[in-house]
Amino acid sequence: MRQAPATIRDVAREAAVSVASVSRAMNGHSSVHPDTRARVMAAAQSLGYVPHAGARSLSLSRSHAIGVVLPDLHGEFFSEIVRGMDREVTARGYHLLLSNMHADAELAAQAVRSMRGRVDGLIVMAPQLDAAGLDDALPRDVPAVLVNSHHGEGRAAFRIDNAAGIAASVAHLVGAGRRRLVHVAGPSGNIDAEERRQGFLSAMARLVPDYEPVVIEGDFHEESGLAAVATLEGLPVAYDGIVAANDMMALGVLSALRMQGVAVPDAVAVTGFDDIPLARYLGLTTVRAPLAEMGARAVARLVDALEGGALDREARIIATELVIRSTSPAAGQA
Amino acid sequence: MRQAPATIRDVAREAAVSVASVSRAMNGHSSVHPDTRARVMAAAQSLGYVPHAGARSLSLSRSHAIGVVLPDLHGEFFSEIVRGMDREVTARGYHLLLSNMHADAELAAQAVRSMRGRVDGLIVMAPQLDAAGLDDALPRDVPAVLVNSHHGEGRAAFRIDNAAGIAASVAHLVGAGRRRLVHVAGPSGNIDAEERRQGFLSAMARLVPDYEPVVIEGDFHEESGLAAVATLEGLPVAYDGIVAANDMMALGVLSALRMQGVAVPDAVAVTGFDDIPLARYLGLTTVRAPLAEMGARAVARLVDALEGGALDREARIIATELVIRSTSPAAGQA
DNA sequence: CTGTTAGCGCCTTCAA
DNA sequence: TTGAAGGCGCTAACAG
Repeated sequence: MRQAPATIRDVAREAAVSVASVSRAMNGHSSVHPDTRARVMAAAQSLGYVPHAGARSLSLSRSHAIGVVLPDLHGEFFSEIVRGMDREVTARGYHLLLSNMHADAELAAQAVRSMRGRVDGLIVMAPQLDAAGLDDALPRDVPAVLVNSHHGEGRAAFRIDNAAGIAASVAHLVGAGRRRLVHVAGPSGNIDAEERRQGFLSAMARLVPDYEPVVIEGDFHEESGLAAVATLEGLPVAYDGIVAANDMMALGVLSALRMQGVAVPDAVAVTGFDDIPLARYLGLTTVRAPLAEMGARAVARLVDALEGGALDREARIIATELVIRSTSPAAGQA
Repeated sequence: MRQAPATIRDVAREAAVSVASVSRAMNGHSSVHPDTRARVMAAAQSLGYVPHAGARSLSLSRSHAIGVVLPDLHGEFFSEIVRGMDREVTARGYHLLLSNMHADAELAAQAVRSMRGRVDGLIVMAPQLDAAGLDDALPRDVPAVLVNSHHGEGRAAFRIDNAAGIAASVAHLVGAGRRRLVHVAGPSGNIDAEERRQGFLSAMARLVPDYEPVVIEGDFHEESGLAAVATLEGLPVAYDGIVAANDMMALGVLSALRMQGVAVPDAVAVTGFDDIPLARYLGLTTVRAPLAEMGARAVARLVDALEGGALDREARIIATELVIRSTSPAAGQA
């Protein structure tokens, strides 16, 4: 049988003082007589007293926890962001409360609601929810920062500069003489996928205006990279470069190309996005985003707002970096 | 200015009933008149009322949250386990509260304490803490299940069958005619590392009794795999197989071997442990453990105990699977 | 079926 | 400096 944990009252009795004094002593208030404090600490020690965080939050209206809503921990992408958040949150003395949220807007809203009264603030990653759905899923009374999500105006947010990242890839390939580029896109509805697609299209329009670029649909998974190459086979298009919307699909593309005996990068260059660990190993040219840092910054901004004052409602753009490796020509890079 | 969220009292007033009725209605108790329930629901709806989970837990002495204490989200290993936990916890209607814990025993205890009153149970992953330190870091009044940790008797636990996994690797290599095997070990103090080291030693003692196997110290990171090969160069030992304590080090070993022009697996076979995504891509022979499943099972066991009754205090062993790929001879496998 | 009343464990005025 | 008392928001007896 587990014995009931000591409460502040037990400590008060043991130290022969009031609960108020125990509270003050435990929380390091100044107006406590040294002797009293000592007695309290001794009593707490001997009883193995640990303050009840739940009761404390209720009383203070502060939980020192921040909720994280995300689609799925699968893959490097989100776990890397969460890692950064975790680091920062630990440094700040807060906790992270995780909550999965599937694509459905109603389920998302429910996930958010289930956190009311548990957290002081929210970090939401909902790449597949539209701005409207997001907006009425978010509670009005809890500060929230959006990460990699569709967001209307007036919301604190962080986002990767997808367009610039893809544009850098395109510029790199075009600079190396490639012009007939095709894009393997991510799932429609996903904000990153859409920005990357748009980024590709406008970069092409700018850099290779006389060419009509091809876009093949994918879903961010490796198989769709393989499938994309198969699809291309059936099309009457020649191409000398493939810009995939993420690394996993780029890997699929590479496998397919290798199986067909296509030389990379001589015949066809390939680029990805994310710079997952595999990319480095396989020498994939890709776009890197400082994911962990973005997570840390999101937490920092939220906690600052929680402790300081207001949360400025604006979107912060996270710059990316083109990492040129062996799946693209080592030409005179930008 | 954010307006204060509605409380149960606001709903009661709006619906012209008592708070008790609101509580009963919201929680689906049977003894509530349909009309009353309808009025309550309508009022809650119009006020946008969402129950305050914190207050609820205090009153029920149940938070429906489980705390997860782990070293670091870095790498596939833990994030994969957490992914499994997250899946299960969502299905069960619980939440996951994350907490980092560094190697230091005192900090670990502190991390655990900070969760008191926030969670109903604990899942602790502390591969680098010894049984004693672990034992007095864990609170007496909260059920806990240990995952991949040193554990004394009488503790609910899950652990990967490290010894059997390594033994399978050794048997595989020996079966292919390799006898002069060296082990690149993980950091001492780490439970997985130690079990793998011991597993290697005893498998060798059993299968190649007339040979004195070499063990090189490593730290689970890739660089130490590279360093291990360098160390071997300086030693007067011939070897035809390297059994690394994890995949990252095995990758380091592979790089070093490649740089030296050593043929793999013809001259030297290499095996790892964990089966991270990279392993598949690089064709590394390795030992796979169902990490996500282990995480899910840990949650399931804990929640069952929380809802049902007692937590049986015993260690569950998770079986591993040898995955033979191209860094080891495709001999007549076991 | 419904309202009243105590808490859950802690913090914080308000007096002394 | 200290103690008494009220309240954070909700649930669970206990009466009606």
